[in-house]
Order: sequence, then C-alpha cells, then structure tokens
Amino acid sequence: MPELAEVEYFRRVWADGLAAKRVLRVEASGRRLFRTGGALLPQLVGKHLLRSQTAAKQMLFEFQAAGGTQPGWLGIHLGMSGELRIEPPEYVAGRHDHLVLWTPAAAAVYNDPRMFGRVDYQEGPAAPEWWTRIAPAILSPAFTVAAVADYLARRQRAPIKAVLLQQERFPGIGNWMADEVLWRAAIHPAQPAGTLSPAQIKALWQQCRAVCRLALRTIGGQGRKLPSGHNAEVPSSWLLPHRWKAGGKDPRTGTPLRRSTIGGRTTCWSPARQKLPRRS
DNA sequence: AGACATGTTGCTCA
DNA sequence: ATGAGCAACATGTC
Repeated sequence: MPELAEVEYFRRVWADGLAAKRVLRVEASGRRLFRTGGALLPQLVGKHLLRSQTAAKQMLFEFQAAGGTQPGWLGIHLGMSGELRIEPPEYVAGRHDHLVLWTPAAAAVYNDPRMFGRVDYQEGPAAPEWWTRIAPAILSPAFTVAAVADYLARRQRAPIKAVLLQQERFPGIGNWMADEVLWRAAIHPAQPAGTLSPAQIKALWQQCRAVCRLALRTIGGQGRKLPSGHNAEVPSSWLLPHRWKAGGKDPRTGTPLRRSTIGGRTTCWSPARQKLPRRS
C-alpha cells in the first residue's frame, strides 16, 4: 500500500499517538520482519519518542531514554501491506500485529498481513547507516533534470515505467505514483528510457515533483485520510481513483484507460494521451 | 478456484 | 561488470 505520501501519513499517526509518553511495554513477533536489531527492541522500554522523519518509503522514529542513555532508532518500512495505527492503552495485540508499543496513553500498532515490511532497531549517537544512504528526496535540490537524464542514459532499454520504480533515483515512487507521473507527462509507460527526448525528460522531472508535492499535500497532510479503496479524498482529476476500475476512463479525455503488465507490474495508462514514438 | 495485490531482493542470463 | 527480467516472499480479497 504505502508510497511516499502514505508513509508520511502513517508516520504522523504514530508521532501524534506516541506524543512524548514513555514506552511501558513492547511486544514483537514475526521473526522475518526484524532483519537486524529485533533482539534489542525491549530496550525501548523507558524511552520516549523524540522526533520522527520519513525518507522515500522508510520511517525513522528517534527515541530518547529518560536517563540519558543512547538514543534508540526505530526504522520501519511498510512493505506492501503494512500500516501503523494507534489504539487505546488496553489494546491486546491481534492477528498480524508484529510490533506494539504501549505507553500510558496509547498502543502504537504495526500491522502487516503479508510481512513484506521491515523493522530495524538499534541504539547509538546518530541515525543508522542505512538511513543516511537513502537517495535524496525528489523534492530536494539534488533531484535535477541532469541527474534524471544521466540515470535514464544508463537504463536505455528498460521501459520507463520500470525505471521510475528504482528507489535509488526516484525514492518514494511506487506503482500508482509512477503511473500518475507518466500519465501527467504524457509518456507511454513502455517507452524505452533511452529514447526519451530532452523535452520528455524535462516533463518527467517536472511531473515527478508535482505528483510528490500534490500527494504529500493531499494524502500526507495534516488531518488527511488515506486513498483506500474508493476514496473521496483524492480529486477525480487524478489518474489514481480511476486506475483500478474496470472500464475506467481518462479523467482528462474521457477515453478508455488500458491496463497491462509493464516492467513486471500492473500498469495503467491512457492510450489517447500516452503514445509510443514512431520507430525510425 | 484462480488471479491478483500501492514492494524489494536475489538469482539468472546476456 | 552492468543491465534486464523474473521468481520468490506470505496472506488476503475479488
């Protein structure tokens, strides 16, 4: 489920729910999620949430011990089906709840049926190394047209849809955002990355930024809701609310949308606006 | 019953 | 060495 803006939404849910309360109890299950540091999770007891951030599809919650010991760094990647919730303090961990933190005021729950997510906990003076290695955000100054062009040049033959899903260059972009970007940029998802014209690359870059900005404002913003199922929150002028519907129509042209597997993922596009350039 | 799901990784082959 | 494609992971839903 979670891409850039949804990750920001879930981070906020925990940030609000955990406030500055001390952790009283921790319950962790599902070995497979805790690639590293799972054994250290009990050391969260006594600490409180200091601040939190998102980068790409990852979250980092920084906990400070009351007694001035080492800060604790809780990293979460929600995978395909993960979500974070806040429940009352008397909450009892249920099915697929892989991590629950209880404070006097609330239970913070990480639930993930498919278990493609990841949890990392470690302690130390600074943020963990994996966190610092995440590519600079699409909305940062480091995400330039030139950087995009260079990257496409090294992925000449891959369909542009597959390239947009590469987190090392397009951090936070997932399946629906990639389709949204290509639709807005009027680029066919199967077009080989190496055949994009300079104008197309510029449009791609612009729409990456626009979709990230809009998504964060609409979905990740204060008091916002997730675009789950048939949502009313996401404007119908976006591709997103139309992409899974059978017989879905391009909201700009009213023409039928197409769906097919491109770059290994189900892809939705509007044949009327997104055309392959003629081969020469 | 069978297809499919908003993600990543690790393997194979060129 | 590097890029491209695909199975695998585990479970739920349509």
